Amino acid sequence: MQVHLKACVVKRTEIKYLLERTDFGADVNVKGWVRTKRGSKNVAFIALNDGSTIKNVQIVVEINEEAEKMLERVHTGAALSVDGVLTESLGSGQKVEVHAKNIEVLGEANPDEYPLQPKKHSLEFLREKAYLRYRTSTFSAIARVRHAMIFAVHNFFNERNFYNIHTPIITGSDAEGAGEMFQVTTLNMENVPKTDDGKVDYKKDFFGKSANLTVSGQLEGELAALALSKIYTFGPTFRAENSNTTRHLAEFWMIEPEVAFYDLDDNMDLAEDILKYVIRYALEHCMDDLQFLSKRQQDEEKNKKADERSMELIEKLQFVLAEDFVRLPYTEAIRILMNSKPNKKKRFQYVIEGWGADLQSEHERYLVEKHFKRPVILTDYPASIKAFYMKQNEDGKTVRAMDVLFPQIGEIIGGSQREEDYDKLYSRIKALDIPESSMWWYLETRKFGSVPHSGFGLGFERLILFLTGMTNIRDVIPFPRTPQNLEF
RNA sequence: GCCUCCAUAGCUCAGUUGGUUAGAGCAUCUGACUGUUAAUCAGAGGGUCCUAGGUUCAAGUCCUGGUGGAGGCGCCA
Repeated sequence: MQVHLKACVVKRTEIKYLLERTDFGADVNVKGWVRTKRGSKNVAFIALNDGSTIKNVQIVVEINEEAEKMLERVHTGAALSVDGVLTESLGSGQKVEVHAKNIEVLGEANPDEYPLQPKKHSLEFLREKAYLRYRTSTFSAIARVRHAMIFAVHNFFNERNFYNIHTPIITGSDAEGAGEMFQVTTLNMENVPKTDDGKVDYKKDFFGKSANLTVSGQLEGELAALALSKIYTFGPTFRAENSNTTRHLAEFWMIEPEVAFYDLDDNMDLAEDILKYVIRYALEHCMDDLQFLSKRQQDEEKNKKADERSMELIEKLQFVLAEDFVRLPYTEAIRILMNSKPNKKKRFQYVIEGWGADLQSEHERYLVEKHFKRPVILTDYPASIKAFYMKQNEDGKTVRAMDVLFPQIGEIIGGSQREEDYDKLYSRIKALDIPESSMWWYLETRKFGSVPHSGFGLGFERLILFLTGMTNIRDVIPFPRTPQNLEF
């Protein structure tokens, strides 16, 4: 029976496409979730959204006895299937609307229990309702931008003959050098097997040794790059740092290109290229969502003083596209900072005393937001404050590192040219007490056909922060994992 | 890990030097309205003032512990 009925039912049109149609008078079907309902004696209006676009479609319902009964079941959050006629709108807010002939309530939403209302909710409140926050304009817009950026990243690399490599998520290496790791085990934590000398007997664990979640795909990425020339990874990354900030997650996504025969200048070119490529992609494909997010940001900041407000979102993105990033050696940065007003007047919490100081985020922000007023790539840091695998400069003091610093976000990319010389790399590993047993395979690549190569890590959520104008990284990933927080 | 701040209706928030019956807007419900745009107008219901103690004649307000949340710093992407 159902089969017969379906044959004469009009196929669903997604709202994104329905709003572009001009064949007025056509029978259409739309399905979605109710954002608002408002009505008078003779006619009711339902704003329906199906996530295909930030925009809603207006459903017009002529009131009669049957419709009145049905409308009693329609509240914000309810799911509807609407059969009706595509009509040129009489109202001023939209070009097209659907005059309902039949509305099926697919799923009710009890207004006493449904927490979302057609009004502004705080981001903190929505974070506690993360399982429903896709239903809001802000979070659906972020989700669509996030998707577009995933797609753009793969596009960028594919167009340039990079190969995507799936580096392992579970790693046996416990010294990747990028942070605290989450341990992976199948051992019974209530009764952990011990060796004779009282230590945990990892021989009895799943892999026969201790295992962790990856903090970076870089080391494995390098192995691939030293055969395939140009590779990138784009995967989940796990850091067990007790970081409580608006820009750190315990589980986040990172893009890590690694390229043979690239020096640091090539590496910086690549970093600047990909950032500009994906920003351009967002402007070309996500304008509706960006405009909404721009308004949201301006609304959020309306109580701030004029000089504390952010640059308008779309203007900011276009500005970054138009400007070359500043490329500045660490030594120069120190000179600028030491001569800066806040340093001389001791306004910095950490006053720069001289060369060798680690730059605090207040210093990075000064360079990016006050001094240069555009993205800055800092290079050639002191070896002492950077990772073991970075290529040592001839001055014996600095390494070929680069950090790309963005306004508000801070470090969006961290990378370097890698040390390709076996002896220099080996002595760094020894000097830093990194166990050779976990690093021997990495060292092997420097024995056989070693070449200069470079790469970096781009924090995907930090990129989304920049693109959406959001200020808390917990709002640009669907289900954020942070210390003491593993809900949903 | 360190420092600072916050918790009042379903949501967002006000609540004076501690003082009588804790308020507003939105949401919900009822009614009005011939096309609204987070509709509007009139009315109604809705409170363990986070929690456990303490100070006081008297605590939403002051003090201490706990819980939950936010921001800054560090680590970094």
